[in-house]
Amino acid sequence: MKQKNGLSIGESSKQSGVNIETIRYYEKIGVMPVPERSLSGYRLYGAGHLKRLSFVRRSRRLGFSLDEIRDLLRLVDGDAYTCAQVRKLTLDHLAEIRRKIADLKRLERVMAEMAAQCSGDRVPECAVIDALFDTRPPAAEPSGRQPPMPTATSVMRRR
Amino acid sequence: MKQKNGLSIGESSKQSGVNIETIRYYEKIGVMPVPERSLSGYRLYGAGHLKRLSFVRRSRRLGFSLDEIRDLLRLVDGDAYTCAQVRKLTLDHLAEIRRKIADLKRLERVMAEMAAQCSGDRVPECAVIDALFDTRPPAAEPSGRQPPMPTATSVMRRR
DNA sequence: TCTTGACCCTGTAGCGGCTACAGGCCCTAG
DNA sequence: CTAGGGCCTGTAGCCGCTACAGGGTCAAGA
Repeated sequence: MKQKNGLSIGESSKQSGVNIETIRYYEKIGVMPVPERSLSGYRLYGAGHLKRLSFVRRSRRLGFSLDEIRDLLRLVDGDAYTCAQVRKLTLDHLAEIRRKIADLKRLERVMAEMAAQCSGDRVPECAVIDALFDTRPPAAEPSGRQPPMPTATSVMRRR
Repeated sequence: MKQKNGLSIGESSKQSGVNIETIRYYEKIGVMPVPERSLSGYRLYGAGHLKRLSFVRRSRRLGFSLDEIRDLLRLVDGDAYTCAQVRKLTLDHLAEIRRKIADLKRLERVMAEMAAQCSGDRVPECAVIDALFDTRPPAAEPSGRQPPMPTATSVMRRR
């Protein structure tokens, strides 16, 4: 191969830092455009693809969802985006990050309090277990008003 | 029905705050024990089940994964747990929460900086887009040393 | 007695954002 | 001419649920 025009998917993966399978996945879900193919059916990428891959990767690392990235790309692709539009998406995302930080800080406080109650003894009596097993509604939920307290799941995978 | 012994799954759901389908799911994955059944095949729950459901729910809300909860329950079920063991699991979890907070704060800073660069003008030139499209490696990645920078995905679902 | 309608059952598919195969084709170096 | 790497497609798995579809069961009212 090595036709005049185009990097292989492996090469693009190395240069962009996006996993090969992920690149194909992005193509499947329409985040990346369908690329040209070599005679033997290999995908061929150009400079534009590489930039776009980096864009997606960088945005992902900043916590944008693929849906949000699609929004950004739609603006860019329409070549009619304004800075104000982009700014709005960015600020929305920033607000969400801040909410998550606040949520996690509440969790941190609760966990730290529980751990502090814990004697660390060898006895089978434990403030943490007691707190978790307590059947009364938790003190921090007076009457179901405030935000529904996130289910605090998989907060950011690592690796 | 309403046999002498046992609440229906719906009643247990209401009292514990755990969704019906989720209760069945917990049973399937072994977090909840297989309950008795009425003559017609309905699940019947007792006080022990309710406590356990609350335990799981509360732990989930504190961000424990089902795997971690299984660990906690194993300790409790073995009725040989020590406070020290529970404390360790709790502190591990706390450390993870703190890591996530730190990660999110870094993201917050980057996002805020980007947004601040943004003129908010109507022109199709935008510092955010420029930053994201920049093909050079990001400044904050000198040589691939520090922790692999989380892919910052779905940080805590909200409803 | 019959009919609603609320509840319960099982089993399967879907969400996001990938990752990891299996089973095959292609291409180059030795 | 063969060995190995790379590439291809397609499918299944991860987590922690949620939402069906297609049935059975039960209690209250007409």
